[in-house]
Amino acid sequence: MTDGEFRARKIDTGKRKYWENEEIRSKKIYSGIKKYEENEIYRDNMIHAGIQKYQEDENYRDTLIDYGIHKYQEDEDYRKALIQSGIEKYKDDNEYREKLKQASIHKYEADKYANDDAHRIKIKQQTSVRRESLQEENKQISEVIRKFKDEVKKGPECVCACCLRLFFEKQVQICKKDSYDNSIFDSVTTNKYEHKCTDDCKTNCAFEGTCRTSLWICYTCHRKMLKGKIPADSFSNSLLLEDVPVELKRLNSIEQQLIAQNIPFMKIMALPKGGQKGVHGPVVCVPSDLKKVTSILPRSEDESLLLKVKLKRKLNYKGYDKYQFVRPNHLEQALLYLKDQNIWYKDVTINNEWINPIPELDDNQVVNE
DNA sequence: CAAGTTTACGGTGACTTAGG
DNA sequence: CCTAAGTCACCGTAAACTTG
Repeated sequence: MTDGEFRARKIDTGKRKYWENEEIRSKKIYSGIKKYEENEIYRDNMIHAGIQKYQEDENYRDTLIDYGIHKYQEDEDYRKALIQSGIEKYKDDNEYREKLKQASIHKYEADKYANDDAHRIKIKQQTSVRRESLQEENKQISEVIRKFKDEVKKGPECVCACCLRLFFEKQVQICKKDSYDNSIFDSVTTNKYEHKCTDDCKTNCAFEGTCRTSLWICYTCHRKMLKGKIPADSFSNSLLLEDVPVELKRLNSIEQQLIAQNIPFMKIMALPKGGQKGVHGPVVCVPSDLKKVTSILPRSEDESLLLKVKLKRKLNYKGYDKYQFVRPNHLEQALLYLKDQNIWYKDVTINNEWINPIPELDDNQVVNE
């Protein structure tokens, strides 16, 4: 038996004894109380550990608070003592007194709106005047344009923590976890797009002062979560775009075409304004015969083999559309990946017999030549 | 195509905060 | 204290979008 096991067993039997034997329990409690009273260091340690646990352990804190509330309601002596100590503290502790006073003023102000009719009407009046003047201001088209330009000055840079869409700052708000039901918040949001400075950041972090340092939430997701529902557009609804795996990412355009099952043809035009491009007319997908690539393409044991490939629009044309190097090794890796991950590729067979070994030359031969 | 659903957004009352 | 400005939740609605 190891020391650890022995210790664990000792603790276990000790615990069992404590709970099963009433006499031992009362003795233990009594000696604990006595030690607490007599031993100053022990007392300090206990108090310190208690405070720390209170601060760190949410459950412990909640149960203690619950216990306190319960005791306050049930135990008259405790209640009286607490009230008395409150009075004392108010007398002696300046800071506490000020804090209480402020809270009281605050409460008065808060209740005033509900209780004082005249005050309420006044506030409403003020609000409506304020909003009317704003409306008046917005009748000036130049003012509206100025405001609009101001709002879109920065461009859509804010990422919603839930649907991960890009928004203008006006369309989002700071995402506060406390506003929502805890049970869904963690699963439907991510702080992937919130930049937190680490040691890697230079003294002037590039993100400093930009919207990337905050976590945002768009109003649509915000409202859905307030109702305790999962926002439809949340990335967690299997809407997350995964990173393109390296096997596919490293393919150049001609390599991509060689292993594509369908090659789409479309007419892309520059739209009149804004520098965007648009698809004009229908998109035609032409099925491509993969067998030619998997069986005919020369392959070699040498992983760094490069092939020059010309892509023609038609075989008997002289000219070509694309002329690039193709890395058969990368093609094979990509096909193996797709065979494994993509159901449309599961029947693809790679011809392993078509291997062209490069004849090995020994050094003497090379020298002689 | 009509009916239903969702989204964006302005309007409103009820607070809260900043600053004198 | 007070005022002005800001914030928040909620509601209604036009427009966009989906469904049958």
